[in-house]
Amino acid sequence: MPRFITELKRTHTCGELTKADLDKEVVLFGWVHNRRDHGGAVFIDLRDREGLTQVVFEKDVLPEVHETAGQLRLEYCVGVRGKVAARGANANPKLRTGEIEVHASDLEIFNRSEPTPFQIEDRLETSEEKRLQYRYLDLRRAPLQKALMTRARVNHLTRNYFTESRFLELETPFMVKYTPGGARNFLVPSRLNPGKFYALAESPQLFKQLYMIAGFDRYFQIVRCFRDEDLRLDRQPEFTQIDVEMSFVEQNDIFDVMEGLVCRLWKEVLGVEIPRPFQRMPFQESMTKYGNDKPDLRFDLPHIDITELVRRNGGGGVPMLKDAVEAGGIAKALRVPASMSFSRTEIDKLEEYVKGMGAKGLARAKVGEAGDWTQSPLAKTITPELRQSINAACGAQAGDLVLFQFGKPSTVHTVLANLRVHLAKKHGLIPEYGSNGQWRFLWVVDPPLFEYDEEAGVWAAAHHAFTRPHDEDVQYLESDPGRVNCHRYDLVLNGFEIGGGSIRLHDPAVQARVFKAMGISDDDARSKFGFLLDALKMGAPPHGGIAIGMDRLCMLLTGAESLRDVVAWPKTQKGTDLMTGAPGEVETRQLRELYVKSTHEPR
RNA sequence: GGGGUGUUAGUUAAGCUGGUUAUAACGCCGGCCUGUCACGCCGGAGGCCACGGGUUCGAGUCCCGUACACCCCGCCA
Repeated sequence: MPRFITELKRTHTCGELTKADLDKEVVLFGWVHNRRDHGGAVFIDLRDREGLTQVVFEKDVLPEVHETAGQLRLEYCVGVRGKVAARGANANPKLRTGEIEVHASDLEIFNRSEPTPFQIEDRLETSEEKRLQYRYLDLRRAPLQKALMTRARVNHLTRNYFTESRFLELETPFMVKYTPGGARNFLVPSRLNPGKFYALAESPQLFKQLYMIAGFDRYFQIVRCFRDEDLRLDRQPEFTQIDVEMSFVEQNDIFDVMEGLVCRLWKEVLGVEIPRPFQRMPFQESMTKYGNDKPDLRFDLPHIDITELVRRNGGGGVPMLKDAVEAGGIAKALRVPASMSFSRTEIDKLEEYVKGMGAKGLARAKVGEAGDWTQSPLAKTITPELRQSINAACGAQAGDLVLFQFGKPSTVHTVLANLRVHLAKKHGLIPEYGSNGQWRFLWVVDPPLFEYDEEAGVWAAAHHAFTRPHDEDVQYLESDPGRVNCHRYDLVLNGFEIGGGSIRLHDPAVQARVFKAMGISDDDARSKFGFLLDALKMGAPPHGGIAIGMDRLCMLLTGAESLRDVVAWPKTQKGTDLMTGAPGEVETRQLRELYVKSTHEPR
C-alpha cells in the first residue's frame, strides 16, 4: 500500500466532490465525523473544514481495508484513497457532496482519538465552560470554522480595499507609555527600568495621528488592542480594530471611505447591497429618543421626554414626578402598544429587571377608552391635564400600556434604553440574536465635547482630548463647556457600536483652551501628551480617523451570539483562559527580577 | 462593587410540596447487521448530585456561605 502524505497527496477537500468527479481516484484527509457500521459495509462521514464526504468500506470488495475501517471511531484522524461513485437513489440532499461517495481502496489511521469530552456537532449542546476548556475541539465545529473563515475573509477584503485606495498598512507599538484617561491599561513592568511600567496600547490613537503628522497621509491597520475593563457579551480584554486615519479630510470623507468598506464586506460576504449613504442622527436626538448613543433602529418604540410637561403642570399632582423633576432629574415615558399586551406578572418581572439596573421601580399606566389610567400608582393623584398631555405626547390609545422612569438622567436613560430592547426581543420585533436580515446602519454624530464628571466635579473629554470642536461652538469653551459639540461620530449597527472616530484637533491654540476647560494645566498636559503637543506645532495636517471593532463586525456579520464565537481563543467573563489557566501565578524570583512585589496572597 | 440565571454519569438534560436502589438521550465497551446518513437491534460499564456549613429521624431537593460559568448595571475617553 502506498504511504499517505509522502506518496499519496491530498487531491480534494471534503466539501467539493460532485457528480462531475465520478470515477476519479481521489485522496482525502480528515476526521471521522460519524460512522455507521452495518457489519458488511461501513459508512464514514469524513470531515475537514470544507465539509463532509461519505466514504464506504465494503467487506466483499477489500476485506483488509474493511477490517481497519471497523476500528474507526469518532474523531479519528485518517487518510482515505478511493474512487468517486454516484449514490443514485441513496443521495443525501443535506450534504453538498451528497450526490457522491468515495469507495475506499486504502485507509490509514494517522491518529486515534480518545472519546472527546463532548461530541463535535454543528448543534450547540455543550456548556460554554466545557467548550472553552477544550477550545481546539470546539473550533472543530462547523459554525466556528465558518465564523473564523469569515473573519479571515474580512481581513483579506479589508486589506485589499484600503490598499487599492492608497492606504498604507503601518504598524504601531503595543508596549507604550501609560496615558491617563479612558480605559484601564494592562501594565508591563520594565526589567531594564526598575519601578517603571509600559502600558499595553488600548488603541493606536496617538501613533496614528503622528503618522499623519509624519506625512503618511492614509493609514490603516488591523490591530490588536488591550483594555483592562470588565467583559461583556460584546467585549473582550484583547480585541481587534480596523484602525484608519486620513489627512486633509472632513467628516464626510471618512464616512465615504468607511461606508465603502462596509458595503463591500456585506456584498462579498453576504451578497447583500447596503444602501448609501447611511442614515445620520445627532447624538442628542439619539439620547432623547432611545436613551443611548447606539440605538437599534430595526424597531421603533421611542422614549417620550415628559420632563417639560411635568414641570409645566407643577408636578401634576404626583409627588414622585414633581420631586424628581425639581431635583434636576428627567421624566420619560415609553408607550407599549396594546398589541404587545403584558400580564400583571410579566410587568412585575419587568420591574425586577429594571431594578437590577438601578431603577427605583417601574411606574405604569393602562390607558382606558376615555384616556383614563388604571392599574397605576399615578392614576389616583395625577391631574387630568397632565394625564391628557402625556397621553397626547405618547400617542397613547386605549389598551396601551405606558411605562415611566424619572430621576437621575443617566439612570433613566440606561433603564429605558435597555427596557426598549428587552421589550422588542420579548415580542419578536427583533430576534434574541442575529440580524433577521435587517441591517440598520447609522452614524451618530455631533455629540458634546465634554461630559460633566460628577464625582470629580470637572468637565472631562467625552471622547478624547484631541477631538475638534465645532467651529461655531469654540466661543463657549470657557463660558459654557457643556454646549460645545464636536466632530465625533459613531457607526452603529442594530444596536451595537461597531466603530467610532473623530476629526482631530490640529490647532494648538484651541487645543490649549480645551485642556484649560478640562482643568488640565500646561504642565500636566506637557507631561502627559508633550510629544503630541510638540508634533501638533510642527505643521500638523488637518486629519481625522476612525476605528472599527472588527470582532463585533464579524459577530454581526455571522449572526454569532457573542464575541466569543468569532474570537478563536477568547477569555471568560472574569478574563481567564479556561484552556491554559491564564492568568497564572509566577515565581517570586520572576517578580523580584522585575522589581515587583504582589500585595495579594493567591489562594 | 451590585442585580439575575445556572452547576446532577464523559456530554446534555429530568428528578414535584424532603422519603427507600438518582432517571433518560447521546457518547463509551462487547455482540449482531451490506445502503446507512440522528442507521438499527441485544447486552454492559459509568455518579463525592460543584464545594463547605446548617436545618431535619432523613437533603440532589430547604437555608446560609464559597467557587466557577453566563447575562446585565457600574466600568468601557
